[in-house]
Amino acid sequence: MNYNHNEIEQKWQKRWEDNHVFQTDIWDFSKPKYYALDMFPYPSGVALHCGHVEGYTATDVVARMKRMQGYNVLHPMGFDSFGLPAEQYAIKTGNHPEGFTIKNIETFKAQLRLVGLSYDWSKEVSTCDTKFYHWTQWIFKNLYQDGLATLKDMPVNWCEELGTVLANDEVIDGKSERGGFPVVRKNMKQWVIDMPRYADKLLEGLDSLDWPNSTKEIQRNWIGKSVGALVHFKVKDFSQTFTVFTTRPDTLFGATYCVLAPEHELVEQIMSESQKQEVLSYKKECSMKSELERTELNKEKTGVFTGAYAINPINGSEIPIWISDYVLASYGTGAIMAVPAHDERDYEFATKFSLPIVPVIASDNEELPYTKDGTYINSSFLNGLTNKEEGIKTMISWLEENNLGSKKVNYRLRDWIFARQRYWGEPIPIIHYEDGSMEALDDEDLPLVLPELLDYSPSKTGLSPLNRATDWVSLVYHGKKGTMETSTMPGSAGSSWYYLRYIDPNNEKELANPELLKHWMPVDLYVGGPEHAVGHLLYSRMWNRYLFEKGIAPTEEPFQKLVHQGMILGANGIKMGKRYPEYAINPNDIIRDYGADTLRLYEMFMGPLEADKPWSNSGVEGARKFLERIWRLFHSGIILEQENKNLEQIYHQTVKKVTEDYETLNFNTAISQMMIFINAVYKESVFPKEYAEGFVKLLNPIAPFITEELWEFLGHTKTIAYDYWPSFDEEKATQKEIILGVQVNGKIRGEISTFFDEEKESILEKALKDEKIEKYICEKEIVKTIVIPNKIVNIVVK
RNA sequence: GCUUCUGUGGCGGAAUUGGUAGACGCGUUGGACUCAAAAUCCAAUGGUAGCAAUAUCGUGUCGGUUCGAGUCCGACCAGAAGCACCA
Repeated sequence: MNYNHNEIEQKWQKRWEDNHVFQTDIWDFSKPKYYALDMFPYPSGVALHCGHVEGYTATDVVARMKRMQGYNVLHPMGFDSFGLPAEQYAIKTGNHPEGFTIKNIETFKAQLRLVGLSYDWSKEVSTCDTKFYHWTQWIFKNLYQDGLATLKDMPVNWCEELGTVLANDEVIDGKSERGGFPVVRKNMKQWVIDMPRYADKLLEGLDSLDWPNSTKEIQRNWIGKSVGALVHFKVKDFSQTFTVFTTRPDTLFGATYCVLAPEHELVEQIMSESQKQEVLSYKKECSMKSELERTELNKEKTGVFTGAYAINPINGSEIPIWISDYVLASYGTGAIMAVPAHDERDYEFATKFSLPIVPVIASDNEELPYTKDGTYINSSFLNGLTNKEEGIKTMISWLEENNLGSKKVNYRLRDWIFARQRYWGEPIPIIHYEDGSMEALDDEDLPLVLPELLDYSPSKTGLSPLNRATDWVSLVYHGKKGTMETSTMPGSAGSSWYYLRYIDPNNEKELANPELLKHWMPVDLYVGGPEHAVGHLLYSRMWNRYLFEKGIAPTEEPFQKLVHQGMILGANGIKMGKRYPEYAINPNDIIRDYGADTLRLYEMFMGPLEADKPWSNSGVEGARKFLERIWRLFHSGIILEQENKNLEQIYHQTVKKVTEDYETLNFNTAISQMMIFINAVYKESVFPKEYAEGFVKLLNPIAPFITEELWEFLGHTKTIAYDYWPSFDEEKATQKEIILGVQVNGKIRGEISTFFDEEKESILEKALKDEKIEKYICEKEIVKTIVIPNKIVNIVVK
């Protein structure tokens, strides 16, 4: 009887579906819960790739094991279905984006089914579904009413080709993430969400999470907390003052000039008549530069003198005010005090324009600029101090006493621009009245359904296509005439809270039942690509934190444990994709030719989940061979209701190792242990049925189809999916005889046989008696002996 | 430039967290089976020297700590990712 993967896999797909095997009773609180979640895909026109399969299989393995361990497992899947590609496709073909999206979702679901993922499809969500975006709009409405979503006139990333603004993380090197079209800075009125208000909480929350270190670090950098001070400067001969932000207020005695961002409002008020021409032309020059040019690498600093002077508040000295584009209008106050002796950028600028440099920290013969700790000099009441923290503290209290400044914490985290001038997204449920006021729709008027349109194309002027739905836009609400907001929400709106909706996807009265949320949150395991390290993962943390404060989300953080699957590269070690289509692997082909079990097994065996790994066709063959080896073994007639002591230890070791490795997501070593076990069974003539059954269960999470078939072959009529997980006996799993390496002066010179936990004296005796060892130690003095039972013996001789 | 991660045979990768480096798989070689091939099963497989026992070198480089370092510390080199004039 041959292993026919197609037949077996189709048979079990159908059985699982017909019997609703993986449907979770969400109200069953009698068992402990486990929430295993994948980052849901965008249903694009191209199919799932190998990377999807890898991440999804990983969570599936854990979900399947947890079910067998007696957990009530929630393992849902859905679709992040609003967004640009569907809309681009609709424009190109004249179809409605919804039809395209629905078709793609069907393709994706068919594929996910082929892979054998144990999703509960009764919990499916789709962000473009009115039943779902009803609550996306409801959350937005609350954010608006709580003052967290506001309309702001601000510089945005405008992409003319896409006809929309983009968030910072959607812009890469001055080009749009999708399509690679040029992006320019432009002032526009935009809906924004106040992320900075949550900066500190988002930063602190990271500490409690079981997330990859690198991802936490990326979020910390993105939030960019810096502690410093505001310092107020008077402008000589003017009534105006300006404020700078600095992290080094302790160097105020060394501030020899100030720099304003070219866009700073004070510039045109204080520039002198003689410098006017120069200042204005510099400003113009800057405004024409794109963001990319302004931040170009290693660019030489430019700037011009305004003709005005500021008064250094600490010593009354008059210092020149310059403007330069190395000072950003969007960070801090858009103005800095320059301390060229102790700041690299200021030093470079001062050197170029021959501005005075006054050291205020002794630098022990080191070159300027000196940015480390040292003894303060030329600094009046700071002189003699040696500690930076102390200097900063002292200076801040002096500033505060004299009303010249104050302590200040600044964040790099910006507002989240929450509007797109596009069609295929959630409408923003806000009405603009004729009198200039705004109001959110009442709860009972949600969802605000996206109107049908004939023409979805974006306009180059920044007006949303929704403006073409004139009947939808103009309305009378609460007796007042007004117009509907026509921007739509960005792609990350729905994905910022979808994990809550899986728990109660059909609730029409509320976002989700509070009792259910309390039981099921947080997500116990979340797997997805590292490209979401800031965007999605930061936005959803913020929404969750907000909903937590409103008493809706039950936990401060949504995702307790996060893992990123690595990228699966082409066989040449290069990224699969457009550039080398000949190296791209379509999982469907592998499933057709080798089976989903082989694909899953191979991808889990390739290497650590988080690592990037090159594809190997012979590796796939190897995985297939292992399954065939198992298949032959089970059909060879050696499975008997008998004992076989030769297999006892290795069986218990295998159960232990596989269980632990699944728990920690080390699938490659779990599989390797199962191979070792099968190799051992091949040397035997009796394979006890108890062990055969245990082994099938261990393999089931990785290769669910073939193991269901073998389970049935062993005489079972019910699915293996909920059968109890095999247990192991620690005593039986321990190695009785341990071959110990014996070192002489740290070099392995022989080995001896010992018992587990044997006495040190007895081990040493064996080691000293060993022929090989004797050779090395005879005629020499034994200086020291190290004996660690079960690990090593080391004899030090002279 | 800053932050984080990675560096182990011909290849993918193991190594109980400081204790016999190279598990397991791929590949290669040899053997069994076969008229033959494939498949399968068995065995060998880090480099160098040697018929062999064995010796010696060996985890990016150089140093350090230690009885003992792939693992810890310092400096450097290479690659990847993220941030990028953030005051």
